Amino acid sequence: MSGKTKSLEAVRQALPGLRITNQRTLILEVIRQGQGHLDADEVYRRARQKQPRLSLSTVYRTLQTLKKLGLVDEVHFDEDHHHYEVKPATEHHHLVCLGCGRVVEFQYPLARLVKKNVPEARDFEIAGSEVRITGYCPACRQKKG
Amino acid sequence: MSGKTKSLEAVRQALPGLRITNQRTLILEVIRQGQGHLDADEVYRRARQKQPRLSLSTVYRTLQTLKKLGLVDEVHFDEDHHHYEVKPATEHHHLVCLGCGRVVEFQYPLARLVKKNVPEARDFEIAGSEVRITGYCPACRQKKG
DNA sequence: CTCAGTGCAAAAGCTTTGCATAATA
DNA sequence: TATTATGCAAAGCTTTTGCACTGAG
Repeated sequence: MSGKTKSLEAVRQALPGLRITNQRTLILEVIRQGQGHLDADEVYRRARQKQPRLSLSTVYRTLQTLKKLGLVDEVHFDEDHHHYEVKPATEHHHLVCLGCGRVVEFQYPLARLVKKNVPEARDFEIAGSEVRITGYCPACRQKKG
Repeated sequence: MSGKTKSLEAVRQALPGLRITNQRTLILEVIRQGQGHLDADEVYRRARQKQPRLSLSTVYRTLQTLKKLGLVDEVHFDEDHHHYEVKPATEHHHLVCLGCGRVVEFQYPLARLVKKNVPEARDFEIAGSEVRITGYCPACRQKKG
């Protein structure tokens, strides 16, 4: 076995009624390979190379399903698009340059810190976290003068 | 003078060419009163009560302008809508419950910490930051069992 | 007087939905 | 076989754009 459907199978055991289809398996696979920087349309395009009859609606519906299941995270790099990534084991966040749009990833154990230092979060069961810091990268700072 | 256009005026001094119009003043005012939880359409509806001829395009264009100027922040509570708030003096972030949707604000000096501890961010000029932590609040943890 | 900003209407995304068909369990 | 999931096409939103007009500087 390939292991690529492992997560889906695990989920199916917990949620009877959910079916493992070729489309779902493929979409999850594509997102995984996409390293977390694909939007819905990009997922669609890549997946269609393997399953030309796949429809965009299925991509959207699957994305919602996977989100609800907690298998996939939705991240916001820019203001207008959603991007998807398989839920990563280590927290990683994003630094977005307002000048050139470049996105730099960085790691930071935010959840732990917040849990420890923020009273409001103490009794929360943290499932995921996303940090988006905007600003100007060194190159764009120069251009701005 | 009312002070409500103070920020815009300050900006105009720095950026010749930018004009202070009634629409911009009003929109900024509405966002300020909205406490940071208004989406574009809501801004439009409220602003129109004072300026019925205001158009939605102007709201969108102004939102973009204000964002670029750094006067307004865009936040993402849920997956599908943008919300706007006047850039707060103190950083505040959001804890979102996946069970009931409740949003709790909390403060945390993230920018400073990241700047200090994350190499990738050292040479970035940080303009804004947003943290969205998802999980389950105490009440919903119980329901989940 | 000039040029940035506006309103209107139309276009362009992106995402969701209804319904008949196909496929999983 | 009983549902769940899919494909297709159409509808629904949100956001952007072109153009002639208005208004701030």
